[in-house]
Amino acid sequence: MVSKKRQDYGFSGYRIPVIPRAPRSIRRRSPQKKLVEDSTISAFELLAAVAGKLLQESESSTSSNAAEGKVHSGFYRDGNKTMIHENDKALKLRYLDQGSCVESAFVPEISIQNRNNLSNVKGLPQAENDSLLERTSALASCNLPTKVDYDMKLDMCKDRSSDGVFPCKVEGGSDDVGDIYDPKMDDGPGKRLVNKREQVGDLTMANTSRVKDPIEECVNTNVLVNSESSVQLSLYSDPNPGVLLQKHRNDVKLGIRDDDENSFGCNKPSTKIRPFRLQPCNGYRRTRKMLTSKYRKVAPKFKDRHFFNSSEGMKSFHRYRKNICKRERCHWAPIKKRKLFDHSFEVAYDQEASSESVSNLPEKEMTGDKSSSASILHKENGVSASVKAHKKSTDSKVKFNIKSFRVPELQIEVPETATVGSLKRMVMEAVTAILRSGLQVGVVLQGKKVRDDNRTLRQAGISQSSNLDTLGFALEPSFTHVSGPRTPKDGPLVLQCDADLQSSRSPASPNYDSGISNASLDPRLVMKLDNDIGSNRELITSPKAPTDALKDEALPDSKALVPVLPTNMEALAVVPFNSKRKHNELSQRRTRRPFSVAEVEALVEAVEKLGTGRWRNVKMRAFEDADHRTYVDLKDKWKTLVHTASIAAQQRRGEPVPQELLNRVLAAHTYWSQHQPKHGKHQVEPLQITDSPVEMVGA
DNA sequence: CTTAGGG
DNA sequence: CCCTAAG
Repeated sequence: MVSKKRQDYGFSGYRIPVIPRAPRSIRRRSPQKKLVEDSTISAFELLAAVAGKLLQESESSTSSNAAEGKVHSGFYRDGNKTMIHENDKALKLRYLDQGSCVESAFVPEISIQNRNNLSNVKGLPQAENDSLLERTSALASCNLPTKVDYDMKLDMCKDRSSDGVFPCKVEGGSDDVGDIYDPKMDDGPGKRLVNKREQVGDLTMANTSRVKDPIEECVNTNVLVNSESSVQLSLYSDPNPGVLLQKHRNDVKLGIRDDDENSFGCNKPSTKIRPFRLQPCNGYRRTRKMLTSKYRKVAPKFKDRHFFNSSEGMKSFHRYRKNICKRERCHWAPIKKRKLFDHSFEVAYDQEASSESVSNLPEKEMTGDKSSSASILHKENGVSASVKAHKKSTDSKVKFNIKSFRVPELQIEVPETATVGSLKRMVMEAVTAILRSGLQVGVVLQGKKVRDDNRTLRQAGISQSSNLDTLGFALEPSFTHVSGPRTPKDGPLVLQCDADLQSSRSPASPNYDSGISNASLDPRLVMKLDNDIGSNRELITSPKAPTDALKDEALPDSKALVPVLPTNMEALAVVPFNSKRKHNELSQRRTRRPFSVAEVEALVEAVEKLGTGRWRNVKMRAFEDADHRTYVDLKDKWKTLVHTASIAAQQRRGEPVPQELLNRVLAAHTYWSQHQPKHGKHQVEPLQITDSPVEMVGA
C-alpha cells in the first residue's frame, strides 16, 4: 500500500485519486513502496490553478480577469523589504508584513451578492458560498507574532442594478505600502506601528494606524493588542453562527505544536514548517479539500479550550497534537470520528477584543461616491475591510467585493540548498495551515459584533439609513472563537507560540520537551498561567519572542521553516485540545512494560494453540489477568517476537529471549501462516507443542 | 470491539 | 506502543 502520506505529495494533478485502503485480506505485508519523488509542482501553482479554475467556474463573466492574472504568482518580492540573513547556513527570509518581501498572495476578488441583506450571506446558494469559501481560503495567511496583517478588503456595494461581479482590482504586492514596520518597535510585544495601507483604486483605504505603547500594551494588559493579525480569510458563512460561536468560544482548543516525532513532516528533512505542522500531504489535501468541497463542513466543535500552562499541559498537548496530526494527516474522516481534535492548528479568536479595538478604530472615509455611499475602513484584528456601501434603495442588492487577501508575515528558514520548489511548498504549507482551520465572517457594527445571524440587517441596525459607516467585516477562523464566557474584558486570547518553540526543537535542543522551557529562553515570551489547564489559561507571548527565541537561541541549527506567529496575540490563540484534564494523563503514552520471558512464553504457548489471528482469545487465555496487556499488545509483541527471532542474536535488544522460545515463535509463525488460522470456522489443528519446534517449521 | 498493519 | 482502517 502506498503510504498516503506520500500520495499527498503528488501534486502532479489537480486532484489525487483516492486510493482506498485495500481490504486487509490483501493488505499483506509488503515492502512499503515509497514514493520518493516529491512533487515539484509548487503548492502555489496548485493553488493558482485551483483558484483560476474556481474563478472560471463561478465567475459568471466579467471581472475574473484581473484576479486571475495574479493568482498564480506565488509571491511578490519587494526588494527593499526583504531581509535576508545568513544564519547557520540557513537562508532566512523574513517576510514582514507589508514590509516584507512577500507581500502577499492574491486572491481573486470575491464577490458576493446578496439579495436582501447581509444576513443573507449565510443563505447564499451553496455553490456561491463554496466558491467564495474556496476562493477565500485559497489565500490563507499566517499570523505572525510580529506583525501580521491581513488585509481583507471588502467592497460592499449595494447596487441594485448590478448583478454582475464587480470588477475588482487585485492588490498587488507593490501596492502595499501601508504599513510601516519599525524594527525598533519590534522588540516589545506591543510595539508596532501599523499603518494601514492605502486604498487601491477607488477603494477606500483603511487607515488604522496605531502606535501602541509597548509597555502599556504588554505590561499592563498582558494583552497584546494588535489590530492586525489573526487569521482571517474566510467568508465561510455559518448557518448558525450564534451557536457555533458560542460553542467555539467555549471549547476552542488550539494547538500549534510540534512534536519530535515528525514522521510526516516535510519531504525535506531539513525544511519544515514546524509551527503549523503542515504535512505536505495534509496541506495539499486540505487545500484540495477546501477548494473542492462541495459543502462546507461544519467546523468541528471543540469541547474545551485550554491553554498551555505547564509543561505537563504542554506534554499532553503534544500528545494530542500528534494524534491530531495523524488523524488529520491523511484524510478527512467523518466528523464523527474526528472528535474534537482535528486541527493540529487551531486558532482562537477573540471576538470581543477585536470588537473593542474596532470600536476605537472605525474610520470613515468618504469615497466620494455620488450616491451617498459610505465607505469605511474597518480594521479588526488585523483584518481590514474596506466596505463600500452604496445606499440607493432599500431593496437593493448588496455586493461584496473582496479585493484581496494578504498573507501575513511568514518567516522561513530553509537551507540554501533547498530548492525553490521546496520553498514554495513550505509557503504553501504555511498558508494551508491557516486555511485548514476554516474561516468565517464576522460582522461588526459600531464596534460590536453582530452575532445574531438571524436578524435582518434592518433589525441589526444595518440599514441604509443607519451606520453603514460603522459596519465592518472580519474574517475569523471559523473554529475559533473564543471562549464562551469571555467578555471583552477577559482579555484577548493569546496566540500560543509554541509552535515556534517547538520548531526550535532539534536534536540539539534538550529542552524541547516543554514549550515552556523554550519559552524561558526569551524573557519576552511571557506566559500567563493562572489556573490549571482546564481553565482558561492563556499563554501570552510577545509577538516577537518566539521568533527570536527560535532563531537566535533555541535553534542554532534549525533549518526549519518557521512561520512567524501572529503578532496580534489577541486574535489568535493556540490551545491544547485536551478537553479533560484527565485526558491529559490518559493520553500519555503508556509506560513501556517489556515482556518478561514468562510472558513471552505464555504468549508463545497461546499462539501455538490459537494461531495468530485471535488475539483476543490469546489475551483471554494467557493474559486474562494482565490488564496492562491488551490483545493489541500481544499481537504487537508477537510481531516483534517474530522479528526478533528472525534476526541475529547480536541484533536483539532488551531482555534476551531464550532461543528456544524464539524457535517456537518461528515455528508457530510459520505454521499459522500456512494454516490460515484466522477465521476458519474449523480452526486448524493447534500447533502441537512439541519439544522440537524445528519440526514444526517444516510442517 | 477486533484485526491487521503501518508508524 | 500508538494509530487506524476495515471488518
